[in-house]
Amino acid sequence: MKAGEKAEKGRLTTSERALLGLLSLRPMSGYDLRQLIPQSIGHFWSESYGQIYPSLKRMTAEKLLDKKTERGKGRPDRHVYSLTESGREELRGWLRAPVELRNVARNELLLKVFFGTQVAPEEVRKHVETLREEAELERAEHAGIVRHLKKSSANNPQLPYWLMTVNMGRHEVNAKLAWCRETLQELDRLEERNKQ
Amino acid sequence: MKAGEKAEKGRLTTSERALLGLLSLRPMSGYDLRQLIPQSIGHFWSESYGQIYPSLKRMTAEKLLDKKTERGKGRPDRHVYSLTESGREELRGWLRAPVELRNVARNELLLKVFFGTQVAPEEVRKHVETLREEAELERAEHAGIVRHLKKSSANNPQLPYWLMTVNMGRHEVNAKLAWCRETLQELDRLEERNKQ
DNA sequence: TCCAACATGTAAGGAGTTACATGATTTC
DNA sequence: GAAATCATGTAACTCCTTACATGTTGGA
Repeated sequence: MKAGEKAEKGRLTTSERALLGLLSLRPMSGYDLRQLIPQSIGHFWSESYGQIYPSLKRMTAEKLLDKKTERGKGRPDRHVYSLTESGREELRGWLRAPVELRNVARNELLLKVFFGTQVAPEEVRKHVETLREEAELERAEHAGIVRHLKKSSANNPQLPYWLMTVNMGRHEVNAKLAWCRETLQELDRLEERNKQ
Repeated sequence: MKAGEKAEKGRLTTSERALLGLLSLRPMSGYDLRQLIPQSIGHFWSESYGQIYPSLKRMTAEKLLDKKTERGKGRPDRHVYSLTESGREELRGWLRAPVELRNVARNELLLKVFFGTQVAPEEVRKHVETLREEAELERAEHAGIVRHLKKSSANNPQLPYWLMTVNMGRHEVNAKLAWCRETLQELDRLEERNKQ
């Protein structure tokens, strides 16, 4: 590899690109970003302050962001960041590039199911039932999110894309619920067989 | 918190517990574990050598594992680890405890969809089509895994649990495919609207 | 003759979370 | 009077992956 190539390639982490994306919605402070995440990309992405503040600093140094300071009375100053032209290009370039993060999703529940014979079927059942309850709550949440989005962003051109991400959540939750149903039935059979 | 409590609480990482689980199948070396993972828990869990070897060392020091050395001719010695009684108890305790790892699964594709208005719908379509192709390959894989498991482990009491984990994979893949279909249709509409 | 497989291990680095530090204002 | 909110930032730590280091045997 030639000199400089490596520095160019992964100049930003995916966390930083996610922040670029959020700042394309409107200029925001680190605090704003943190608050916004649960209401926007929170179902498939998370960021902590320990990640956000250093990222904003780095991207400002790289001229991807502009920083403006708003004086706060009593409160600390607000540092409001907005995309520069170069930041917007960086964002578009990433959006066009193939999806890269293909690391295996670690699923502790499936791990416990896989080693299920080490404990009684009833113990595995508990985990599956917990998942079912959580999935049912999530399903109810989705309905609320869709209703809220359709009202609050009726004329927003971003609405169709936002609904697509919620829709993935819906399909995933339905898949989980279907799996729970089947798995609980299979556990019934295993428990029956154990008694005899 | 009193002295010692912290040390007790999280004595093992989930990675280490996963290795305990695999060693409950049969005694193995670090190399064996690494080879086995893609054929067993690979669809929902991954481990690298850099994680495996230090983990085996730590758990041996904590008397959860026994280590036996097999002399290799030419090759390095094989260090074969097996569960101690205390290791098996540790494993069972973890299997009975509630599932803990509930960190948000980070999904770069959904991030790109969420910020979709920043690029042309055609750019988003590319990502969705890639996902569809990958999901279709995965679906074909599942059929093969089920056939193989049912043959090779016909009388293995662990078979039902192993099939449950594959089944989750099937449901998830079907959810992805359904989402891709719907999303591609919606993108059709957005592209049409753009042309007019 | 070269490459893959066998086999163990360490070091460095990336990515991210949690806890800490600070302090005024508003709300119950 | 306590707690939550606003607001920024750093340090320490965890967890994990990749690259490096080493060396033999067997097959194409």
